[in-house]
Amino acid sequence: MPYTIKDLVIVLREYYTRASLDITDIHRREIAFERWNDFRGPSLRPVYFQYIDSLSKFLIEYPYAGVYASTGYYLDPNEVDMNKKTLMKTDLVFDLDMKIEGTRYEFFEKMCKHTKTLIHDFLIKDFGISPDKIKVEFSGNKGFHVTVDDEDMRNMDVSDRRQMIDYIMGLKVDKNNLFSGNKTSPVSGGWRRHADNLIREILKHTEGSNNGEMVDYFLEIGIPKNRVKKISGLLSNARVRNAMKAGHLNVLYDADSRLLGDLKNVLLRRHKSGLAAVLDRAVTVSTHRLFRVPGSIHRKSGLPCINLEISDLESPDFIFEKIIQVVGEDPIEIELGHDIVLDLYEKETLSKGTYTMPRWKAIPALLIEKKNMQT
DNA sequence: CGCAGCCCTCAAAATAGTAT
DNA sequence: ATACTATTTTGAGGGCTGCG
Repeated sequence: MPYTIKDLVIVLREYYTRASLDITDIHRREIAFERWNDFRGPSLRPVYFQYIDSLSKFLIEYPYAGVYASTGYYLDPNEVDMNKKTLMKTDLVFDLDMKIEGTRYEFFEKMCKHTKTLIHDFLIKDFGISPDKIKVEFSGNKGFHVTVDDEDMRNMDVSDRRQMIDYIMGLKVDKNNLFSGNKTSPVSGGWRRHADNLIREILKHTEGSNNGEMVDYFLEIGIPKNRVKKISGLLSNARVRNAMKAGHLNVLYDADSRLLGDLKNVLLRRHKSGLAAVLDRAVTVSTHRLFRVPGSIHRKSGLPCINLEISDLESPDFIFEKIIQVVGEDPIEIELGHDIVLDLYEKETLSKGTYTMPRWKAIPALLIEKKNMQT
């Protein structure tokens, strides 16, 4: 007998029987469940589990639509009254989210890029966080989560967290202090380093360009129209280029004091449509968020929320491998009552009918059919 | 030269949006 | 409803250019 959407409970029970859920210090966390008729987040909360095994058993018995754990640690995680609940500390977390356009594979490529930027360019280089303290998760659908596993960071207060995420998102960056060379400040870390990278990129990109090509290039990256001629002229001058290579930007500043401001805007505009566009600021700032539990299934995609290694971000293939490893590829038979589009490596239309497919595809297929029927 | 128009910047204020 | 943010609007101000 093939499984249909009516058998999802059975399929999920099978899944959770084998799954291993991952929550550190579960006895300090608030656990929350999303019911199948919930549409605005989990409604069954707060729930307390002393051990991860008790949560697994509970899920096998009641395979809810979603399972979440608080990023905060509480003295009494199951206390309803927030005053008595007593927040002890909160994981420092980052939530990257983005609408899926194109295939899931392409989505993974983009999100991997952004997550790597966050980890390598900001957490490691700017904040000196050790890579082995950085935990990465794929949330199961649109999001990637990054958690810093460091006790000092867990004790950061809300305003510390705000400062940190604002820094990463490039808010309130002071343009007068961004570029080295216009004053006496040496190149150092932080946004100066990001700014310096832009200078080097521009030099590389305009190497050997004629004036017309430079004008086009500077227009494209967003230098104001009435100054592209000026900066193109400057960059055509070998002496200027050499000075810039050596880190002396006075040559630009002296020619027009606004040029460095223009470059700052280029840098920040680009960042805002890149990493900053996918970072959810509020999640990092808040000390009481819920994160989907790694090992649990996301109801919308049918994919599991999974732990990743930083190196898994090098290719979507690694993420798919992990998904397959977690869910399993033993064949199961399903019967679809409606046509669906399965978007895994690529979009694939399945018309209604019976299929035998690996478990890691079968679960998404059933959940997508269920989702389609609800909308 | 003086003047108008254009393009841009900056900051303040108004408005819109979002999460408890 | 409230607190907090983000976005949009507005207006002052300054440099540049073209024109009479």
